[in-house]
This record gives sequence, C-alpha cells and structure tokens, in this order.
Amino acid sequence: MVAERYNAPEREKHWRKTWDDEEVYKVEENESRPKHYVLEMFPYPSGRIHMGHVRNYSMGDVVARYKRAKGYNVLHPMGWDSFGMPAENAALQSGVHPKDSTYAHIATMREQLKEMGLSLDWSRELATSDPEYYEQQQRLFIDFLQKGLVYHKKSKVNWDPVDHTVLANEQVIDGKGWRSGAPVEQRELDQWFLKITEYAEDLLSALDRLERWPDKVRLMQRNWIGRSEGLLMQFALEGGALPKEHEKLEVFTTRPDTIFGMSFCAISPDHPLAKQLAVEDEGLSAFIKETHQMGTSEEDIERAEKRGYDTGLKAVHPFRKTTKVPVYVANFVLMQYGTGAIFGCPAHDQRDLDFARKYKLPVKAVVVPEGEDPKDFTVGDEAYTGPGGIANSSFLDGMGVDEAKNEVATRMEKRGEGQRKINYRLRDWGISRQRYWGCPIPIIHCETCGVVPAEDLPVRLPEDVTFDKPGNPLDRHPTFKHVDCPKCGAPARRETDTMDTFVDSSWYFARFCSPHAKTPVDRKAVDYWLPVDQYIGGVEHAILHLLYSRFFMRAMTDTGHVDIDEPFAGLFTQGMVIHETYRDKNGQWINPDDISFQGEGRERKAILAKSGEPVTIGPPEKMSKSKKNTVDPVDFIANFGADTARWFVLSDSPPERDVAWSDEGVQGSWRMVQRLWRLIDEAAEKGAEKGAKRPAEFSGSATELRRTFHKGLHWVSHNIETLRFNTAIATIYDLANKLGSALQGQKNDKDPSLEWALRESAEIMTQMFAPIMPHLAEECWARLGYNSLIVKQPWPEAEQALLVDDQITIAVQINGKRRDELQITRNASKADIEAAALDLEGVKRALEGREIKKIIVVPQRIVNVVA
RNA sequence: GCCCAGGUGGCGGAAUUGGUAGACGCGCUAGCUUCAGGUGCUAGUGCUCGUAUGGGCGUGGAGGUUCGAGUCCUCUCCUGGGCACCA
Repeated sequence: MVAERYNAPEREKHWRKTWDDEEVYKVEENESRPKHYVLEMFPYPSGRIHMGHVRNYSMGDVVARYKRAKGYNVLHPMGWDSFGMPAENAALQSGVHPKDSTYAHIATMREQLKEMGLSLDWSRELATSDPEYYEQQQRLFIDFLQKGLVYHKKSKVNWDPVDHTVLANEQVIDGKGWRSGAPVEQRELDQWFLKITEYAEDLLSALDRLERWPDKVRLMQRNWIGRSEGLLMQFALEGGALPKEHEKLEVFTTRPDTIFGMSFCAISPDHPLAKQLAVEDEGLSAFIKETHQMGTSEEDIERAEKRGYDTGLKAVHPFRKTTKVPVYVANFVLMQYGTGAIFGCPAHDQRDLDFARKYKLPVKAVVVPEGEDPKDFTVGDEAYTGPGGIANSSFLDGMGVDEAKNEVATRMEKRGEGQRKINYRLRDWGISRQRYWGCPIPIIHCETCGVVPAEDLPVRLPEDVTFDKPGNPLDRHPTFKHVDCPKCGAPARRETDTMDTFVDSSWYFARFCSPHAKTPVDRKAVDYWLPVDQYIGGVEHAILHLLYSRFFMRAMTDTGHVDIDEPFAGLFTQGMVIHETYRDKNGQWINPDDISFQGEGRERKAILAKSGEPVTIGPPEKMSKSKKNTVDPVDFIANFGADTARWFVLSDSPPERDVAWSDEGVQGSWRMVQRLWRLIDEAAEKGAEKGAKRPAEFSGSATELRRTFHKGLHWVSHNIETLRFNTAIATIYDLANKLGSALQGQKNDKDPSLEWALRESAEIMTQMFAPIMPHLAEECWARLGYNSLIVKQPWPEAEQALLVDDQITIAVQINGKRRDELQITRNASKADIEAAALDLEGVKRALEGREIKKIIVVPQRIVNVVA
C-alpha cells in the first residue's frame, strides 16, 4: 500500500527520454493558434551551469509549460552567447583555441541544461559564434551601413603599451592594465559606431508603453537616455587676447530662467578654449593635468571637491551688459555633455553653490518659493531647485519658472545668440573591438574607393591563428588582412576589428524565430512570433543589452527585416541565488563541506570539522568560486533530481529577490517531492476510478474539499500568470496538507462523492505542480492511470460555483480591534449582520457598560462597532 | 552627493491591494510509530501578563488621515542596489 520511495534521478531520465522521443517541445508557426514566446537570457558558455541559470531557466520553463497547457503555441528556445573575451583570455593563458574551448563548453552545458528537464525546442539552438549566425549579422551591419545607421570616426580607447592591446574598461584596474600592470594610455583609433542616438526620442517615449516592464528598468533607461530641454546661449568674452573662434562662449543650460542669478561661467578642462589658454598659462596647464588625474569613478568624483581655475576672462551678461562674471575652468564640467561650458547660478544649483561658496562668488536668489518674500529670501547651504516666482530679474520678474525659460529662449533666439535644444546623454554605440573572438566587421578599406562592404559573406574568422603574441591575431594573419578591393580590385585592407558581443545578443531572439533562414530572419516567422511575450533575465542587463535590442528592432524595421519596434513585451528581472559564506580566523574562505555546525538559531556556530577551530559565519552572498560558497547544480541534480532543485529555487523567495540556498530548505523541497508522490499514490488508491461518473450530489466533506481545490487552482493559476512562483508554491503546500487531511478523514465511512472528489483533487494537484516539477508530474499522472503525457494535457478550469462560499466568516471589531468572528450567509443583509454581530459573546463582553455610537457594516468584509 | 527599492516572528516570507497581521516553508518544542543514520504522523510555536476563561502590546521610529492602516500622507532612522557632478 505505501509507495516505494520515488527514485527521482532515475525516473527523471526516463521521462526526459519520453519527451525527446515524442518531440513534444518542437514548435512551428501556426496562424490558427495564439502564440506565446518565452525567452530567458541566453548564457555565455562558461563551461558549467550554475544555480543562477537553474533559477532563471526554471522560471521561464514554468511560464512555457503553463502557457502550453493554456492552449498557446509556445516558442521556448535556447542558444549560446558564445563570442567574447573570456575564451580569448583563456587562449592567451593556456593556448587553447577559443573555438575549441567554446564548443566544448557548449557541448557540456547543453547536456547539463537538458538534465533540468526544460521544455526547450532544441531544434532551434544557435550559437552566436556559428558562421551561419554571424553571417546574417554581417548582412545586418551592411544594411544598417547603407541606411546611414553606421559610421566610423576616431575615438579614444584604453591602450596597454606593454601588451600592445586595447583594454576594456573592466580590464583597467587603478589606471593600469590588468595583465601587464603598465599605466594605461589613451589612444585614438578609427572605430565603427551605430547611430542609436537617431532613435533617442523614440526609445525614450516608447518606454511609457512597455507596461509589462519593471518600473525600475524603465527608469534606468530613461536616465541613461537622459533627455533634457534647454537653451544654447552665447556669451561675449572679454579680457586677454582671444582668437576669433573664442570671442564667444557657447553654453548649454536647462535653467535659462535663472540667468539673472548668474555669478560665474565655467568650462570643462577638455574644452578647446581651456586647452588654448593652457598653452600660455602654466598654472592652468597644471590644473588641467591635475583634473585628469582625478578618477572618473563614482567614488573619486564623490570625494573630489569642486575646484576651479580663474582664467581671468570675463563673460558679459546678455541682458545686463554691465554685469561681467569670471570664467573658470572647473573640474565638474564635462566636455561630453552639452557644449562643455556652463553658466553658474549658485542659488539654484547645488554644484554651482558649492563652487561659489568655495570661491566666494555672489549667491543671488532669483526663484522664490511661493509664500516667501522676495526681499528676504536667501539661500544657505542648500540650493533651491523647486518651483516659484522669478524675482530680482528685470523683465522676468513675476513670471513662473517655465514662463521665464520661454521668455529668455525667445529673446536669445531673436537676437541670434541662442537656440533651443534638446540634449541627450545617450551617445552613439561604439562597436569596434580590437579582438579575435568576435563577429568580423564586413568592411574593406580601399585607398581609392574608401569604405567598401565585403561581398562573399560570411567574412569568416580564420582558424589558423595563434595567441602566443599580444595584440589581435587577425591583425597579423597572413591572408585575412590583405585583400583586393571588391570594387576596383586594387590591393586593400580588410577591417580586422570585430564587433562588440552586445551586437550578437541584440537580435538573437529574432533569429530564434527562423534559426536556419538564409536571410537574417524569415519575415513570416518573425511576424508570427515577435515580440517576445515574456523575457526573463538578470537586472544587470537592465540598460545596455535591453536598450541595444530595442534599438536593433527599430533599425531592423527601417531596413525592412521586421516590422516591430519593441522586442520584449514583457520583461522580468530575477534575483540571484546566494549562499552563506564562511571564513577561518585568518579570513580565508572556507568550503561548507569542511565545516560542522553546532547549536541552533542565534546560538548557531561553525567550526572546522578537522581541527575544531572556530569559523565565522558570514552573510549570504552571490555564489562564487572565490568565496567557496557555490553549490553545483549538476551534483545536486544527480542526487536529488531536477524537480527538487526547480522547486526550491522558486519556493523560498519572491522571484525578483535573491534566494538563499540552504541545505535545510532543500531538504524541505526533497521531502515535498516524496510527499506529493505518496499523496497522489494514496489518492489513486482510495479515490474513485479514472473516468468515474461525476456524482449528482456531493457530501459536505466532498464539497469542502472541492471548494478548497478549485479555489487553490484559481489562485495558483493567477500566481503563475503574475510570475509569483513562491506564492503558487505556498498554495500547493497548503493544498497538500488539505489533501492529506481529506485522505485521513475518508477512512471511516464510505462516501462515493468524496472518493470522486479525492481523485479530482489529486488530478488538479498533479497538473498544478506539473510546470514546476514536470518529471514527478508525469510519474504521478501515470500512477493516476493515464497513458497520455501530462505535458500534453490542458490546464484544468476552476468551477466558478466553487469559488464563492455560501457561508462566510467575517470579523467583528470593537473600536477597530477584533473581538469575535461571525459565521453568516454570504448575502446576509446589513441589518442581519449587525444583529448577529451584536449577539456574539465576545462582542457583548467587550461592549459591557459602553454605549454604541456607530456601527459600520461592510457586507462580506467586516463589522466595526464604535463605542 | 543624487536616484531607486526595501525594513513584518529565531529565519525565508504571506496578507488576492484600506477590512481577522504572521498563510506556507525552514527551524524549534512535546508526543506517537521496532524508524534507526539525512524517515513518517500528531500537537504546539509573535512578544507579554495570567492556573485559566481572558487581557495588554505588536509590521524600523514619530506624527497624521480613517469607523478601521503592514497597506494612504508627512517627517525621520537603517539596509541593500544603481549612477551620470548631465548644467
């Protein structure tokens, strides 16, 4: 009678083979069915999957399986973001060719992913390093080029003078190369750019329509694009012998309304005027050098105080010619933004205020908050940036901020000394990488024809390269670089830079729709599948990857490949898997396997198992090898099965938050697997036969069980729809408890309607956990007598009549405190509820000797007696 | 410095969106089952006063709105995360 222990690893293998044999996850376009495209961010093939992958892909798989059961034609593909620096770095260190290591890693990880039992259509698998993939990417590049969305220009890179190589920002540590340790130089190289700024306005405004994106991500993108409306203004400069091009200083401001509060102007140390002046001014030259030593990191900037160097020049106020203000070179003015020059109004900008206090410049308030007297409103240590009325400002007096902005802009434009401008922080996307392991840029540089697109695509990465010398192997390859111009036939030079790997990931989701097409995408396929309905991945890609993909869809629309702006209709950013950390007395990280634990709760202590030395238990942190707090999913699955792992990573925390891996928690999941198996087994035994006729009437206990399960089903469905897997799981636990009780209670007397309800509940239960624990669900489904696969079953429908109770419990409060509760029919009248409430023992006791002032009755909700 | 997200039992968290705070899981306590080595079942488990019926206090803190606040408003403290001194 009692079932054998469920042998998860063994049964899971069996069910995976069955799914494979029946090709249950293979999909094709089918216009007659609604589609649903579920995608998780594809992995970089690092060699092994980690728990983060397990969590990410479990979430997507639950959605995919649920939607499939709901009748959708579900696209759920997987691929590899397989170009990139790690493989090339490994080649530098160990000499293994990037191609060899990459494809070996892919082979391993593919098998590991398969062991998770994901419902993926593997026939659509792709790797961005496949020539079939990057050939199409090169086509897109050329199409973009011809559409004017690609250009090249000189741009700065980090140059390692020892390794003779270009460094990514993350390879520059404290201004030094990560391998050589040599101070990094800035070099200008000719580089390719994609015109993402062309779409700045649309990328910004369309964010409002991405309703199924987290607000947080939309905000980050908004800030990244950084739109600001302002005014370009020209100031006349005086003092010193100025060359013609610098007689006027052009600044950008978003606050032209504060022009009468101006007390200085400041230019960036990189401003041409600053450079020019520095030639004759040693002090300035030294100051500029100093500002360059200041780091650009957040921390450096935060610590740095606002500093300036007085150039001796004066800027003339445009509306009050007698007012002339000093012009500084200042460390807080950035050349990349606006014109690299500002006018400072200390009263209404914190940075300007800090600067003015330091250099004892006047601080004059010109915007006065409502209710303040303009005569005695002053600014202390905090600039006033809020709304208000303009004062002390000649013709602007009495206007509001917006009105004044407008007035100044109009007057400046009329005089030809100003121009309204919308400025973006977003810059064009530099995609040139001076590396081997990436998609070759399909360009040939010819002395006579200029830039010529390569013909004969793909431009293949040559495989006969070595990594024994620093620099890009493509650059020194015997035949790759030197080619004839496709146009004129003269000797020419092939571009040896490759593309940023963010390009690869900017359109892979589109390629999945038709992974083997001879064009970048098959129009029919993308029209059917796109956009991705649910995209799931880490928040670390909130800005770049997602913004680039949004740009790509627009660019691909403008080049006729697709007709869609937004690639991801729904986005979800999941939290990490974290784990406790342990260190010994010397601060060395300790592997959990070497530790034994003593005590519980706050008393819990850890010691080294071998020596008994104390170990400090640290807070849970992101799993990483260096901290020795990783748990290998492959090992885990081999022991407990994929279902236990999938269940656990979704159960303990809300999906957007981090989840702490703990052995105790995992044990709980493992027990649940076994428990569900026993429950279904017992229900199959004690419940009605498969396909038994539905009873005409249900007993009280049968109805109660059915209500519980149909309500539970309703709630679990809702929780999966809204990706709240942890609450779905909590409900399933609850239902398991209820089913267990019902099975116990059923022992005594014969009740056919309860038997029917037990089977119904067991079936609903199995179908509910099927998206999360698909293998166990198949096993249970078979135990329930079915020859069919549960993966092919439609999602059960809750019976509406069972979702509302006739008898309900409502709380009765006295002065807002609960004193008793009331059982009453659902549609009882207010008067009936009131009468019944006042008749309760607990209410009478609490009311004793008090006078009832008021009774609030909210039918079906609550009664509150005010006394 | 700016922006964002959070603070609920010993822990992870729930509260279907203003209506019984603490569901569910973990842990713990007691008991049962010849159960022996990651087992199952039953009961209990916010704090506190009380033998108990029962009472008081409780969602970081202080105010406020409301018949009623974990949920809304104001101020404040703390913890994470992000960033671009963006004029």
